[in-house]
Amino acid sequence: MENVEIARVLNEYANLLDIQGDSPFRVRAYRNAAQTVASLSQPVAQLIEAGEDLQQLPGIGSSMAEHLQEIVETGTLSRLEEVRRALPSTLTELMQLEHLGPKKARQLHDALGITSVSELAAAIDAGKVEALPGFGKKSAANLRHAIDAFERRSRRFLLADADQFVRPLLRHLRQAPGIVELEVAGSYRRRQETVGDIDILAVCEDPHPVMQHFQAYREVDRIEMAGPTRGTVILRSGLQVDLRIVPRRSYGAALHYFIGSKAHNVAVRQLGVERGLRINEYGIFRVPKGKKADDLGTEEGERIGGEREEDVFRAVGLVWIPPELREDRGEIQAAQEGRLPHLITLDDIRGDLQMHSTWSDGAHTIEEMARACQERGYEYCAITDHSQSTRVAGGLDAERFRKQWEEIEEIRQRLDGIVLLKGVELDILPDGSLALPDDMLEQFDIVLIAVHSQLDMPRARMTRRVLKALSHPAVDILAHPTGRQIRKRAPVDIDLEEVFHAAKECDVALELDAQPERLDLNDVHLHRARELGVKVAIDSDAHSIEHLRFMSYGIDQARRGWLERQQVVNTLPWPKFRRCLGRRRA
DNA sequence: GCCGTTTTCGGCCCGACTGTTTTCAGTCG
Ligand SMILES: Nc1nc2c(ncn2[C@H]2C[C@H](O)[C@@H](COP(=O)(O)OP(=O)(O)OP(=O)(O)O)O2)c(=O)[nH]1
Ligand SMILES: [Mg+2]
Ligand SMILES: [Mg+2]
Ligand SMILES: [Zn+2]
Repeated sequence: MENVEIARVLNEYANLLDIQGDSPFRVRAYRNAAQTVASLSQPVAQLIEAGEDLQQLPGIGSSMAEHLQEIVETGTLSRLEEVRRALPSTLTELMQLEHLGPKKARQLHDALGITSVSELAAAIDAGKVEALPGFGKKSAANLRHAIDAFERRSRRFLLADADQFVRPLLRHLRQAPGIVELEVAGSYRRRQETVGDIDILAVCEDPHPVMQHFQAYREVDRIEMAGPTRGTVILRSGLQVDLRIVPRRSYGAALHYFIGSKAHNVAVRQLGVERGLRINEYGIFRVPKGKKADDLGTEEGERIGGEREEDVFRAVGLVWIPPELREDRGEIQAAQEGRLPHLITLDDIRGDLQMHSTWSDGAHTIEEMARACQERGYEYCAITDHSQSTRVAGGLDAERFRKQWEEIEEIRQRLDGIVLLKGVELDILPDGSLALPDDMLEQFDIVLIAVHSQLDMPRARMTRRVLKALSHPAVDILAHPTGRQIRKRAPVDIDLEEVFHAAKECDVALELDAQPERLDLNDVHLHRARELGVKVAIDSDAHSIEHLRFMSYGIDQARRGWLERQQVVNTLPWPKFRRCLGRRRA
């Protein structure tokens, strides 16, 4: 039972409770638990087996710990099965529609017997929905549109894909009359690997013309919502954009609000409540004595701050927290205790250790790659074309690698100021041996290994396979350790906890492959690697000089994984990195 | 259902927009 599946059970139960009209706090408890499970670096099953106390996890109490145990043992939750007898699980499908939440789902079920999206579509077309109390012609039409949108399935965007649309959008918005500040917020600003929409904050005195200008953007396909301070549009690309407009005095509070995450906001605002403060997107306010927070205006009470983001943190006894950490995964406690990490930056990177050339499936020559790396300010780079048994086109055999070394040595004569390393991305064969003989491996400057075949191997065998490969003394880096490709290929089934320990033992670095659809290891894994003291290499895995910039997407995830410069081997200046490469063969 | 150097009971973040309402519920951020 994978953690994502456990989280799915908990979320489904939360949704059904919600539809039943159960306590919203109980519903939230199940959603929080699902969130916690989903962002664990180890399988819950493994934690239980190891006798770990699940109640130490945030949002997991005694009941939830029992539920987790039950889900792991039986694959489901008896109380979920019970609720399912009254409410079909397909009802939760309805809640995926825009503008349709638990209350309306319940009403549609009770009044019309609707249990699925297709039944809802039929009921709308038959005019039954608009006749229901609380519904009308407009809401029925909106639902009809939501169904179309649902079926067209505009999923989440890769961060790098979203970037393509954000840049021209920002260029347009900066032209808006009276704009003082413009910031991208939300998951994009927190650099999540995928984003559900683009959230943008604007500061100006007169919001009206800015909102108009926003909606007049030539890429806008549809205006979803348009109020005085917030608007939502859908672009032709299918990307949703939310714009929020506030006055200058609220800039910091609004930025904090809009960057999120939701869980982080809730936790920070809760700290405010404990101090008699109300934190919203307009500022931080002292709640007047004898007044209920409910019946206050949005800016009522003594203003403590709000113009700068630091105001929010300072008001609740925290130092400023970098957006990439704002997931309520321990950053608030760390900020309280003054032990936030000093996060790695792109400037810390001194070299790139995985890239491909025209010798295998790359688009540029070795020399072009090396010079492009030099232009990026690197001190070293490694050409790591594929070994032959790789299913990737054009893998090299021993003979070709020897030829390639000759060329590299020749190019070295012409290069000045960058060290060009002879590398390889070497297959880990199904039995855990490596695809080139030892006498050959010794002659590379750097050896990356990776699984490229038999990806569906069962967990125990895959783990043994990789562990055996890690123990080979020529190996420097385990490349893209899980093999996942976002929305394309699931990660291999492997016990990463064992891999981490072995990597540490063997002094092998684990890769963060920075290709936008790989980002492998991911942020959660990187955080665990940091905890265990495992070294990381952040590599672009570039197949052309343009791809060298993928490094920044790797840095994003490294930051989300709390990594500091010291954990990342390719932040070392060349003399130190050279010693590090020599360490195991010496 | 979770949680606690203010609490083991009684809190649980806070606000914008829409559609339908005759004063606000529902949904979403
Ligand atoms: N205080 C508070 N803030 C919220 C809530 N929901 C959303 N926000 C804030 C934090 C979010 O990061 C921000 C943008 O909302 P989104 O729904 O776009 O979420 P986000 O961008 O984090 O993720 P996404 O990739 O869009 O799904 O608004 C909430 O319930 N309470
Ligand atoms: Mg968003
Ligand atoms: Mg949004
Ligand atoms: Zn590979």
